[in-house]
Amino acid sequence: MSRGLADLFPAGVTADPKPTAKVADQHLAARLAEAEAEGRPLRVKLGIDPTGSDIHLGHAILFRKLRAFQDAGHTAVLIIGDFTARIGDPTGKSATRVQLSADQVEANAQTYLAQLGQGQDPARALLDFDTPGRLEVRRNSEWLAAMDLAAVIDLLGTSTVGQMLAKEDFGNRYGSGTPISLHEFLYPLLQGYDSVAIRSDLELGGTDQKFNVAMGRDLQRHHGLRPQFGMLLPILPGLDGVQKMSKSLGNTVGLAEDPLSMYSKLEKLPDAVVNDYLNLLTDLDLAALPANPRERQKAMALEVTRQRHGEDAARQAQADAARLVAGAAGAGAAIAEVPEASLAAVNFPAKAFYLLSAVGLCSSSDARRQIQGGGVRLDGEKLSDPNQVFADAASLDGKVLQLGRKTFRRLVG
RNA sequence: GGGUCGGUGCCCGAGUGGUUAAUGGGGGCGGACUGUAAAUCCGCUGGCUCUGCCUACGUUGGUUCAAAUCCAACCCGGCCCA
Repeated sequence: MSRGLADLFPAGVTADPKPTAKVADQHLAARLAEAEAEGRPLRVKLGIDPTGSDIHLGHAILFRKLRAFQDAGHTAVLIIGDFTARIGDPTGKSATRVQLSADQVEANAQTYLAQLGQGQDPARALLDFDTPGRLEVRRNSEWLAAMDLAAVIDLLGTSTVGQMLAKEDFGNRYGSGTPISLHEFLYPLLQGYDSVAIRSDLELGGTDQKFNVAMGRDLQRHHGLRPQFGMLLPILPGLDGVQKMSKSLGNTVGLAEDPLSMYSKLEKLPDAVVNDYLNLLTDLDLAALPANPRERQKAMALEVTRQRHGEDAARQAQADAARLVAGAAGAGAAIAEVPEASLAAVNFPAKAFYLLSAVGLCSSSDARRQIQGGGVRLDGEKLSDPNQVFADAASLDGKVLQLGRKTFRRLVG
């Protein structure tokens, strides 16, 4: 056992997006009151590793909470883990993380900021980028890159192997004989050191961040600082309804996705987790929603899409989604929002299976199989022969090519 | 450093010289059904404008008419010993 971790954290932490509402923990309440009395905002830390280029709804839970703190007058300290990204938060799944170049990391960071709403309509932005004093964006290479060996050794000296193995992931992997690299032990320490560097009062994270957040407390104490609070938020289940939403599992809805694909994905979310989405991602009153699961699902999909894209686009997406399904049944697909695919790169005459691959829907081999399996339609009509020949682009211009039930491309000549 | 076991397709895991693009399970995709879901049933699941060709069983080289399967070196990992 590490050090009574349970009591380090506010017991009453919930998914409630309003920080003042459910923060039952007296200590945190006290800290909030104290900050209020001193007229000093709390420094609320949230770290992200710029390893990919998409922020998804799973992250949105944390950002919504962070935004709530901003709106309450506190300072959000967003840490871009450009240095820690090179180690990778040990998850047991990813063996060795690819080393990212400085350029890649910076490009990813910029994409993240854009997806969080930097320079965009403040009404739809996830974070408040505009109000002075509400947001600090920091890169942890600022303090980690220059750390010398003596400092690293000091850092390592604050923990024991036993403490590290107390972390569930490390423990499991050690127990099952899965390799653990020594440098992986450094990750929690570095993340924790971020809290020292920015003097955070509070760190937000998913429940899977408990160990790392606790490490921040230990290190702050070690450096004579007042330890931060940890606010651990629930993990959003992915589109499969079982595993957590994660890019590597391919069960995500990205914040940058267009309204139609966002709505379509959400609309067919497994019933079992619809309420989780409503709770964690919206402010809707569950009791006021229709009991019918199908209706709740639609309401959820509409609301989440609305948050990102606005009322009109969300309604349009809902209508289009309905029409697309109808289209699949046979009526011609007459939807404007279908992504377009240029026929410019296609060499005619083109066989059907080649067309699918040339347009980027799937590999040519897969296309052949899909057609044989009855999964490909052109303007609602099922294609049956992979070798069917299309003479020229003009004969396809404007038609909608459909793979399965949810993938559409409007061909443009 | 020594000993030993092991590295197979998205994942797990069979296969120890020849109908092997490689059994099986998971996952994924497609079809039927349905609520656009779940459950169930069926099909598919390396690439290529494909009646054929190419690339695949840690890496490199070797033996052989023929290798994921044999040999060698190397790389990487587990366990035990130091």
